[in-house]
Amino acid sequence: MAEYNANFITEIIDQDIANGFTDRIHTRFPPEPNGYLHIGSAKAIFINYSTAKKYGGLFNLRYDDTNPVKEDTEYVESIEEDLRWLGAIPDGGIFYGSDYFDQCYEYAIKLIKDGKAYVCDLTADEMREYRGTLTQPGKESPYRNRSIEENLDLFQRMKNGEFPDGSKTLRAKIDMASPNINMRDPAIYRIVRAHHHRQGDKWCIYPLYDYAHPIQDAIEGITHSLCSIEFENHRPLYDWVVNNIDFEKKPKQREFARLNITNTVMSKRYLRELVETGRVDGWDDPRMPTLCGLRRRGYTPSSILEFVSRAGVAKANSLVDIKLLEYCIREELNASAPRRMAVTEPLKVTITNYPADETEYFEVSNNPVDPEAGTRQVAFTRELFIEKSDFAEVPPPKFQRLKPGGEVRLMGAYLVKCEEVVKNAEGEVVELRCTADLETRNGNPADGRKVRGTIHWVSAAHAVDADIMLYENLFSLVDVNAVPEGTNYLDYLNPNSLTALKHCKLEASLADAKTGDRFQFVRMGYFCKDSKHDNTFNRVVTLKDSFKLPG
RNA sequence: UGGGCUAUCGUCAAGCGGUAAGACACAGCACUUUGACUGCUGCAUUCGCUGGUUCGAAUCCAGCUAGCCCAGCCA
Repeated sequence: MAEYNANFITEIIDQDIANGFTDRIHTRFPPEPNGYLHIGSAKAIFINYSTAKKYGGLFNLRYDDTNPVKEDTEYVESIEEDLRWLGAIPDGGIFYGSDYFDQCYEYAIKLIKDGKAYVCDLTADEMREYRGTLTQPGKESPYRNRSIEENLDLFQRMKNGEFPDGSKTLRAKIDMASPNINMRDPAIYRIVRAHHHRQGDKWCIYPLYDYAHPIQDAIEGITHSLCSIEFENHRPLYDWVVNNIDFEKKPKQREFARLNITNTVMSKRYLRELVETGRVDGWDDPRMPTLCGLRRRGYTPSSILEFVSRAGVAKANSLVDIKLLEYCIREELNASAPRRMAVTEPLKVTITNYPADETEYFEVSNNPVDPEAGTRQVAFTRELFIEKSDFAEVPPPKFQRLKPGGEVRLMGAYLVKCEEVVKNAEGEVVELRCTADLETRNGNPADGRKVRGTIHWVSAAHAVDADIMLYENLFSLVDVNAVPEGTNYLDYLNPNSLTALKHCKLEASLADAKTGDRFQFVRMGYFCKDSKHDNTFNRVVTLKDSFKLPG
């Protein structure tokens, strides 16, 4: 896993160890199973997992499944798969918040007996009124001072299903005048008759997050509960629960800023909407910022972790440039991805001085930056395809590739010179007739002349047909800031602009590519064999600047 | 306009009283059988603003300003 840099969290932990707060570190990643993990989740995973590892501690996966109406086993399964794919092994165990419902219930009874919780009959609307506003204190519920016996009785009857949904709540008795609204007697239990993906119909009362989470942490022996910054306002309540239930080992919540990436939709709500409205192919659509989407697209776990690590851990709002993510995957794939030749827009080239019935094989490096990658044999014949854009009848300034009368190197093979341009009735260039300098054979010309351009090519007779998916921008969504307030920015998304499918000609060796194999298609970018469509390669990322060259 | 948090290069981000790390991006040069990669160079006299303390302040103090979060029986 990517190197974990010191940050304000490690500073806190160092102090906690130094002053005896704890002598071990235990963290957790607590997703609600209501959607798929995305690259923002990867940040939370990275921080919790690598903090534990840095201190030789343990890391738990815990499904925070306290809201039955939103959660589903489909998500539970994908979460564990994606977590493991990232390489964050839950060596402390895999748990379910709902497995602690009995304990939550017992602790609630304890709070009632201590006079710290009460059953409230206020409706949701009334409760909102009583809560006050940001600037005005709330007022106490008329049910706030029920006797302990009455509360005990009522709470048990809530559990037994004697009251309709939403008719009562159990509330923590804290301070209706607190400037922190979360402390104004927050509800800690509600009545909901919903089928729970794991508990079935055992319960009709469910604990709320603010109450359940600290209990879950404490039971599991979590020392540091690292979460995103919107929970900072909840910390006093977290501590209230921990202190009033009086756990021996008190977990500590600390917060970090969420990950935002330019031009990338990160909210689960919108991602779900993209899936449910069919605007994308599913949670694993290669345009999605989900881990499974990134995986299918061709991103590696290490590149994602590297990105998250480089983006840093702090508390300030931030918007990380997606170019950093692209850099991370390029950096890795440049070193590891075998090079192959592929032509997306074929232009026929005939080598007029090459026999029609001959085939020769050139030994071509699999990866010039990694000699260990070895070589492969690439077939060469009289009829070839080159990239349409590698020829210019009227070359722009500094154009180094093929032009009428010009000479260029076919990568790994001969130098060829364009002798004749063949056009169809519409005036389009349909074929180039070239001569090869047969002496050059994968080497430099004997006369020492310099040929600047090197282009990729495939033998027409040997080429394999395939589709490649080009994603115009990573995730290709809209600039969130450009969308007027109050409108759904998904409406601004033009599906047709998101991808381009190209039918292309690949060198023969690519016929054996397996799902998930990654290659650099020379001069075009990095591609990954798709997991759902056998004959398709997804473009992971372009080569730097390779699509904005002069010409 | 209650409370909490935040503010250092285009973007992230170090910095913790001794005179602004690094990365990405961008620009230029060199190299190159990928215009890739690689290498080199450039890129904050200044740290949201204004005062103050100090020999010395991004770092301490005071007062402002701006942004984010909180009024779910969601997490």
